[in-house]
Formats: sequence, structure tokens, C-alpha cells
Amino acid sequence: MEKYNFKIVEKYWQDHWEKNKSFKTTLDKDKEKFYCLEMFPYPSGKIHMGHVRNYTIGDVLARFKKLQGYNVLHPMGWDSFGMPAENAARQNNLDPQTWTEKNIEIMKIQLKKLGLSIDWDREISTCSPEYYKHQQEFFLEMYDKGLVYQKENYVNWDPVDKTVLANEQVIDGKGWRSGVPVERKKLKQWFFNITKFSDELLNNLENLDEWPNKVKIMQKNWIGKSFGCEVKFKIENSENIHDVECYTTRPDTLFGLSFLALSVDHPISKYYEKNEEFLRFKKQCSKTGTTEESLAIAEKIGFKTELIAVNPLDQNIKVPVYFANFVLMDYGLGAVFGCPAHDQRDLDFARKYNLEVKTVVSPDKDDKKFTVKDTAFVDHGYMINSDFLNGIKSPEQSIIKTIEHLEEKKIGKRKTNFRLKDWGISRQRYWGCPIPIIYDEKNKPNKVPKELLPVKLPKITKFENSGNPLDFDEKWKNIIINNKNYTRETDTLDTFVDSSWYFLRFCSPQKSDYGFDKNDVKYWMPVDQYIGGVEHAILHLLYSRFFMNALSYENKELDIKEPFRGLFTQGMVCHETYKDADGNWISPDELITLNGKKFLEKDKNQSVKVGPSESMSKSKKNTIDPEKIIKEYGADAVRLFILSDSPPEKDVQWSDEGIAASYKFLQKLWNLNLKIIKKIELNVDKDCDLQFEKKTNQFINQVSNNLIKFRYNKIIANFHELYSDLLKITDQNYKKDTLINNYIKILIVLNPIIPHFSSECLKMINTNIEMRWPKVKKELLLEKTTNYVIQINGKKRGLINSNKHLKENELIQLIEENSELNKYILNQKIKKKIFIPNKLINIIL
RNA sequence: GGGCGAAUGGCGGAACUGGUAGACGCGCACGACUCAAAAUCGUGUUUCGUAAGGAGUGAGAGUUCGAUUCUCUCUUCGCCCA
Repeated sequence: MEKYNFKIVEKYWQDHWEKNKSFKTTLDKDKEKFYCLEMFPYPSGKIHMGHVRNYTIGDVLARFKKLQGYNVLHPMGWDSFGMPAENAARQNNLDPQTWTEKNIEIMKIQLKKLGLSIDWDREISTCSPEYYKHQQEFFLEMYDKGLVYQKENYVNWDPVDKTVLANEQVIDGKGWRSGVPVERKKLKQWFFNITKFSDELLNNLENLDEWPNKVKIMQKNWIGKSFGCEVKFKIENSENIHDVECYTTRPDTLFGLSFLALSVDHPISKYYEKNEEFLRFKKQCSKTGTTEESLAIAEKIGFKTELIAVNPLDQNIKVPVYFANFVLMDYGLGAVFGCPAHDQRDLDFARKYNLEVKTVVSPDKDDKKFTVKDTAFVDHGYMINSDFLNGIKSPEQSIIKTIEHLEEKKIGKRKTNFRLKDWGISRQRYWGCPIPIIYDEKNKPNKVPKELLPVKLPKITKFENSGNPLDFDEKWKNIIINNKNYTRETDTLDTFVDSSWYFLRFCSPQKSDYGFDKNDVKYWMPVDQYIGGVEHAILHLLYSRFFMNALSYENKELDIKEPFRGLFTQGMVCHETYKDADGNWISPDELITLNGKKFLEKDKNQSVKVGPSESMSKSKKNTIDPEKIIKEYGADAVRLFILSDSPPEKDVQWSDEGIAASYKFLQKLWNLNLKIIKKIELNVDKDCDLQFEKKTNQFINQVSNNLIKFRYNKIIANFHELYSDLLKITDQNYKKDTLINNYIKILIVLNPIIPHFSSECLKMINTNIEMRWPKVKKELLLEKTTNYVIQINGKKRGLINSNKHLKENELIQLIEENSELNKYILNQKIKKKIFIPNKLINIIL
């Protein structure tokens, strides 16, 4: 038996593809285009299994589309700005640029070893001035369109590191590195006016029919459009404060009012700045964090003011005003009214502070004395205790009627509200795209003149200062233009900006005077299939959609609103976890298997506890290094395995047995290949039957269908089935042409999945084979006979294989003649027969 | 707390619009080859039962001639929430 030497074969084909620029793409209007894009990686230094899975899924599709005759754009680049480079710089005194470039070099080599069909001539890197120059142009373009503005906003501030922290860097209210409590600090920051497109971003979701529903729902919830109204409450006992406006989606519950709750940042809070008790309360609130999750879980607490608010619908209802931790200033008006009976949060609050709980909605039309205990009633019902609203349906009729009433009396107005907030893009960091703004001596922001772009990052060799190094670089910061002194903006852009338009840059990666060429973009965009992790379901995808809207805004030449026509979100790669007797995580490299049990390699007496399979992470030490695996088993085996075990949208479990099985399978396939090649050399003058062609055709049909639906795991199963059929088929004799023609088709169909192996086998047959996806012959899929399922009283009792299109009575006759089946119906009265043509008969006795 | 989704053998997973549950792979068992082992090949493998036959897709109900698939209630788990 000859061994398949993947090392030689894979090296040969990777060199061949590179030398011949096999995947280079150019604009070709005569061909239909297909833009296949996988989310580009952050150059952390090594590829991980998640990358392998992501890029294999994309590569299979790209190669398939290419074989189908599409002009395929399949590029790759680097999302190369971001904190890890800066952290590495601080820790090891490395230059972020050198660190990043080195990582890119290593990862590029690793990716190439996977045999991806990528047009490397289009490679881009977001940290290169050639890339971010255009980002700065876009920033200024959007500035001119009024889509960029500055405002003061709260940030998480680490007082030790003197830096702003992202939300995920705040753990239990403390800085992830310093470990000290994070402070809330107001800073002037730049914002993209994403909310200008709230309605577009929401409504266009409906047109994205090739997106997973769950992603669309997540985005919809994120944008959070709600319909309600603003209501004005009079304050009766204060000199300075005369009224408070609240936003509500449930104005119909106004008669159940028992308190008003204000955000601690509400303008009214300025009257309490000297109240120590209030300041203590405010500090306590800042500890709970600002995410909805933490607010939802946190205990609801309030600070009672002496203020008394009057219910606008009934002057006799007077209620206290609180500051409360669950009200956020940046949603609605920073003030809400509490109706405890019909909102769980309000109810918890009311019970805690002994406030009145008055029911205004009843589930039963006739039950006017309905009350709640510990669970608020939030379902549909009928209005009670509510004057002019009594008896009508809630909420479908009651909300609109209340709003009409409030508008008529001029004490409220209807209002659509969005949860979506403008996108804060300022980051107080070095390793990001500089914001092309300069401040004059009056501290007024000015655009950096276009001819001075790009604003390049200065080289910084020492990162010893805490805070943003750009702030300390006086030479870079101060600049003279036309004899006027300016200082540069030292904030850099959020790295999400970098990835919001990279798919456009891939269309014209070398264009120097603008970010993209409009003809290129018109041809290539939108991305036909975008593939990546579901963790980017909201932000990255929403920001990219915003960017497309923003660039098309007031621009007649660009009319693309949605960047990604199709979206596919793949699952994670998981692996078993291991712990030693002391509970320390153990890496799979550190253990050996004896008699099916795992032991420490260095101490074979110590057995290792096998934990559940979890998503690969360094902290749990359950990662597998793709480079090592490729070296051991080859890229095709890795590709085959990563696709075979689970559907791509679900998590896949990495296992040693699995990858070994894929490797063995390729070895077996190699032997089959040699056997077929040998058969081809024999000259047989007659085919023994149609089996080979039929099986081939069936396989092409299965794979074509499963490819379109991303059922890659089923393709591998189809392939295994075909393999065992081929083993039998190739024992028989076929004409040379039949053998070659069908075998070539099979190899081409396998090409997207195991490209090196397939290419090598094809080369052995003939070096000039036209690589085209074979057509399915529909007439060969039809079978003359079918298995009829015979059910008696709904229970399966047997199968009858017979000609298709039998009539009901013909089938009954067959059953009567069948010695296995007729015992069930002999001498019995048939009550009913259900007959499904070509499929089944159910006889009810 | 909310949103979304999932649950099928020892394991990963198949089952097109309601019509043969468990394809394919892993693991395991047995057999062949071998002095032996590994590798390889072959056979079997949901479960109870010697068998005939019965049970069975997280639990419980419903619709139906027929439910993994549709509806309701519940349980558990996963993902997401600037």
C-alpha cells in the first residue's frame, strides 16, 4: 500500500497556486461576480482553530463559486489596530508596529498552509497609513455632512492607569489591570451620528433575507424603537423646579402612578450637589454599572427628595419624587413615572419604600377589584380605576386613547424613542487611527487640510507614562499651519471604525486618491456572503451598515445601503477540558492516554479529570495549535475534519480521534485513487451497467444542494457513502471513458473541500482538465421502483419494493400476496385506508 | 431581569414541505491477518426480550390515520445584552 504524502502534495499545490496567481481576481463585466468575505483577523501572533473553521467555511464556498464560473473576489486582510499591540508595547517595550508586522508575517504563512483560495495581492492592513489615510478622509467627509460631532460623555476612567476603559475591561466595577474601582468621568468625545439612520437601519433589516433571523432580531432589539409619549408632571412644592417630563411607553397606566424616578444625572440633580446624602447615593449608583444586565439584576434603590409631583390626569394624586439607580439619563428623558401594579421593577421599588400599589388593568373585564401581590400584571386586559379609560382594552386601545387625551390637554405629546445611541468613536490610546482634527488657539476644532493627510502616528519608543502617549508627544501634538499654531486631537478612532469599511477597500486596495473606486465598488459590492462569528452580530455589523448609509448619504454616485447581502455566523470550536488533582487546568499536550484514561505525561500515576467540552481558550488551556495539527495531518485532513462533525452554524468539538479519522480516510481514498487509475489503464470495451454514472450523478446533486445550504457536514457524510459505493463499483469493469469522465466529476466536486488532494489526483489523470462544476443529470436521479411503507393502524409493519405509481388497490393486492404482511389483514375488516402515492399506505382495522 | 435558540444511542450528529427515527462519523464488541501487538480489512452496535413482540427523539398534554417535525404547559442547558 502506498502512502499519500500530503507534505509533498500540499507544498506543491500551494507553490503552484502562488506562482500562477491562481486566485487573482480582476474586474470582468462579462462574468457574474461573487464576493465572498470572511471576517478579517486581528494579528495576535498565531492563528487559532476558530480562524481555521471560519476560513475553511469561506474557502469551500469561494472555490465552489469559482468552479461554477463566477468571478470570485476572496480577499484577506488584517484588523491590525487595537489594544493587544499597545499592551505588548507597555509590557515588553516593543514598538506596536514592529510587533504587529511580525505577527502578520507569521499568521500569513500559517493561513497559506491551509490552502486558501485568497487573492493575496489585495491584502490590506488597517494600521498602515495607506489604509487609514482614507479613513481620515471619510471622517472629514462625514464631518462635512454633519454626521460627526463632539459632545461630553461619561466614560469609565481608570484612575491608576489614567486611561479610559471599554465596558468589557471593567470587571466587578474595577479596572481589569489596575484592580482599582473605576470612576465615571465626563470627557469631550467624538461621535458618529448613527441615530440619524435609526429608521433606515431598522427598516432595511427586512430586506436582508439571507441573514440569520436571530441576528436581525438582535439588531432590532439593539435599535429598540418604541412608541410612547412624553408627559409633563407639575412639581408643586419647589421654588426652582416647576415640572418634570417623563418618557413612557405605557401612558395608559398613569392612574396607577405612585412615584416619579429620576436619573442621578438628571438636570434637577444640580440642586442636590451639596447634599451629602445624595452624593453618597450617586456614588453607590455608579457602582452598579450601566449595562442593562447589571441594572436588571441590581437591587432597585432610590433617594427620596422632598419634591411632590402631581398626576396630570388627576390633580388629587400627589406622589413623591425619587432619584433611582435604574433610570439612565441617556435613554428617553432620564425620568420615568412608576406604576407598580403593572411593571415588575416599579413594584419591587414600591414594596421596598412602602409606596401605594394601585391596579389600573384587570385581566377580567368584570373584576374591578383585581389586585397584585408580588408579581406585576403586565399582560393584556381591561382598564379599571382609570376614569375615562375604564372598560377599554389594554394596551391596544388604552395607550392611544391616553395619548390623544394628553395631547388635547397639552400636557403630553406622542414620541417615538430609540434605544440606539450615537456611536462614541474617541479612544484615548496610541495604537489607532489618528482623528484628523486640529484645535486652534481658541480650542476650536478644525479639519486637517486634505493635502496633509494622512495624519500619521508618530513613532513612540517608550510607553512608561500611563495614559495616552500621544498626549505626551509635544513634537507631534503641536503643529504650525500657515503660521498659525494648532494642537492635534490626540484621541484615536475606535477600531470598529477600521472594520466598518474594509470590505470596500478590498474592491480597490491600491487606489491612492480615495478609499475605493466607484466602478470597482459598483461591480463587486455588496458582499454576497459574509462569514464570521456571532459575537459580531450587533456592533460590527451595525457599524458597517451605518458606514454604508453614511457614505451613500448625499452622494448620488454611491447607492449601496447594505454592505452584506448574505450573512453566515459559524459556531465555536470546543475541546474537552482537563484538571489535575489540585484543580489546575491541564493542556492536552501535557497528558497521555492509557487504557482509555488520561494521565499526566510527566507523572503517569496521576490521573487527570476530564471536564466538559468548552470553547477553546487560553485560560482553560484547552486550545489546539492549528500549525502543529497541519504539520502532523496536513491541511486537507484538517479542513475535512473541521467541516465534518457538526453543522457550521453550531459549535464543533475538536477531538484527536476525529482528526485522525479524517487523516485515515484520505489515506484510504488515496488507495482508491490508485486503484481507479490502474483500472483506467486497462482497456475494457463495455460498461457493465449504469451504476457508476448514477452514483456520481447522485453525489453531484447531493453536494450541490448541501453546499448552497451550508450543510457541509452532510457533504462529508455523502462523500463517505460514495466512497463505500466506489469500492464496490471499481471492482467491476467499466470502459476507460466512463471511468475517467465520472471520476473527474467526483474529484472536481471534492475540490472545494480537499483542494490539494483533488488537484493532485486530477493531475495524475490529465494536466489539462477544465475545472467546471459538473451538471446534474436529472433523468438519472429518477428511480423506477420505490419502497412503499406498509402501516397497520399507524404502526410500520414492513416495506414493499415495487414499481412507482402503483394504485391503491394494486398495493393492497401486493400486501395480500405478501406472506410477511398478509397475516395482519387476513379476515379483518378494513375501516379506512390512507394512501400516499409512491410513499405509504396506512390500513386502519 | 430581558431577548434568542437548543434538547434525538456511550459521543458528534442525520431525517426534504407531518409519512421507514438513529444516515455518516467516533467509540465499543467480535472476527480475519499476525508468534504477538499496532496498522489494515470484515461483521455487529437505540433499548427491553432467548424469541415472537414491546418501548423509544428532555417531561406532560393536545391536534392527526400518522408527530423528532405543528400547538400549549413545564424542566434543563447554551448564546447575547454599548
